[in-house]
Amino acid sequence: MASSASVRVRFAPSPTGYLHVGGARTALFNWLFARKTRGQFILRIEDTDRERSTDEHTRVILDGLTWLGITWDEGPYFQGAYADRHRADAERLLAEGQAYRCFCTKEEIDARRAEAEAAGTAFRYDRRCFRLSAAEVAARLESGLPFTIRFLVPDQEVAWDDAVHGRISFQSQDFDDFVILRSDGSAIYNLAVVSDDIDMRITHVIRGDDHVSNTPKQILLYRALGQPTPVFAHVPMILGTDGKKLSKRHGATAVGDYQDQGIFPAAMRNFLALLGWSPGGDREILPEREMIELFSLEGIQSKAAVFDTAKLEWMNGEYLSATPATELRPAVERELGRLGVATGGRDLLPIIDSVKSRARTILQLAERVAVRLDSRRVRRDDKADQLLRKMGDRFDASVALAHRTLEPIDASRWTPPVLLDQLKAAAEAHSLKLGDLLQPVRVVLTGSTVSEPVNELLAVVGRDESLRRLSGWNGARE
RNA sequence: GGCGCUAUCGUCUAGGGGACUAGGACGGGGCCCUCUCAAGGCCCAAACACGGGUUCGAAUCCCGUUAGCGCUACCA
Repeated sequence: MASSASVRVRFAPSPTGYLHVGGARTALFNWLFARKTRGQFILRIEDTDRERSTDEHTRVILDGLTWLGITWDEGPYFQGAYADRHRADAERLLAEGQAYRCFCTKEEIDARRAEAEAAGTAFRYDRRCFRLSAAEVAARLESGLPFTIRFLVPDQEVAWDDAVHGRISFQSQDFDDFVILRSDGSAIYNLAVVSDDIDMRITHVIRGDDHVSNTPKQILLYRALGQPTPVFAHVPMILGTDGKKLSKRHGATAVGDYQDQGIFPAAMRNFLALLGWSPGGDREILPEREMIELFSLEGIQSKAAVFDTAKLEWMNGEYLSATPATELRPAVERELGRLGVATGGRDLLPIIDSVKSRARTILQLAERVAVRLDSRRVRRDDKADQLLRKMGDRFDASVALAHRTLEPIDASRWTPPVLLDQLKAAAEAHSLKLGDLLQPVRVVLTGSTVSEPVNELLAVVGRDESLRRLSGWNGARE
């Protein structure tokens, strides 16, 4: 690929909220495409909506991208810094007769729009200000009337070959002469975007499907400005489980929410990549390198995708299982600190290894480590309560028997094989099924009916603490 | 309302005229292992929206219908 054709893409969020998973995925596709083509990925913050934009939002978005491992080659640029260029472009269009001043006020337009709606017809600006004579315009300017600049939409077909949808075409008469410059001299989105994308020499515009209706307007602006159009790729929306656009009422929609839930950035990235994109085969778990290698705009799905949390969690579990305990330890330590659980100098590695395969998130993992370290974290769940009710006195008898059996085993022999042997012998001697002896031990030690094998669990919790928990069992049934 | 986009298991998807008895993954169900399963192994159910074309042949191409979604601002 010639260097003159070098790919330049951008992610251009407006800092009016947190980093939405849809935005994150758009950013990811841009980033993947840039890496794949050895192009540049540019970050541009579209902060022209002064009312809603905040520095805090900008920071959250940057942090979110960084967390996901999405790095940018240029920027962040702030759109607000280019207001002069935007205005100059609008004025140039005005000077060339490709745009005109409109003295209609917002209120007048709103009223006419409401009227049209009431009549059940489509509202389109009627160009009344375009028909103003030069003298009339001069007179209004003279009297200091505020005005917007409207783009004079030429009557023509506007079509492009979308990289994900194929050919999309519009008739320009279906939309009206849209405003490009507000009466306060600031640019409207469509102009600002085109002006910036031209200035930043963007070659591929990869963005959400909700922008396809903007695209013909922007193409017209490129043409009016005498510039070639970039390649457009419109990626499908992300929906909630009810098929509606994903929003807060669907639960977690911010990247930060998943970070807080203990989801791995790599898992999130993998999951997001596969939401609306497929490498073409049966691959599910894709390391970064392969993801980049396999990525293509053609592989992007043209239909909206439902965000399935269950699959995200499964995928996170896959990443968790594949991560060595040593790498998990810092995060677990951090979480234990947050829970106020002291490690007491214990080596966390064996504990982590022991609970790792059954956990799906770092939070779950840390919680289970905490239970094994600190008896205060033991909380009986519903299934444990059920078992308790079902077994009645036999439960207490088993706990007592387990304690009697284990108590004589000294610390040096407190190992999984020995523990299992002793417990088996005890169960046999009392004609108990092994499970009837072990399940109560599991419940007393963890509060749960699910854990690693009980002999391993005893080893992980340790001799003294295990015996303490067993002897401390008082048969409490709430 | 107008314009646009979209339509394969519940969900994410493979497929791009014959390789389709439509494949994989999540979730669901079952069996095995076993002291437990939210671990592991094996298995099962589950989809081409509908109607017309084109073609020897359509999940795949075309048209229409229906449905869903998006846009329709001096928001981005």
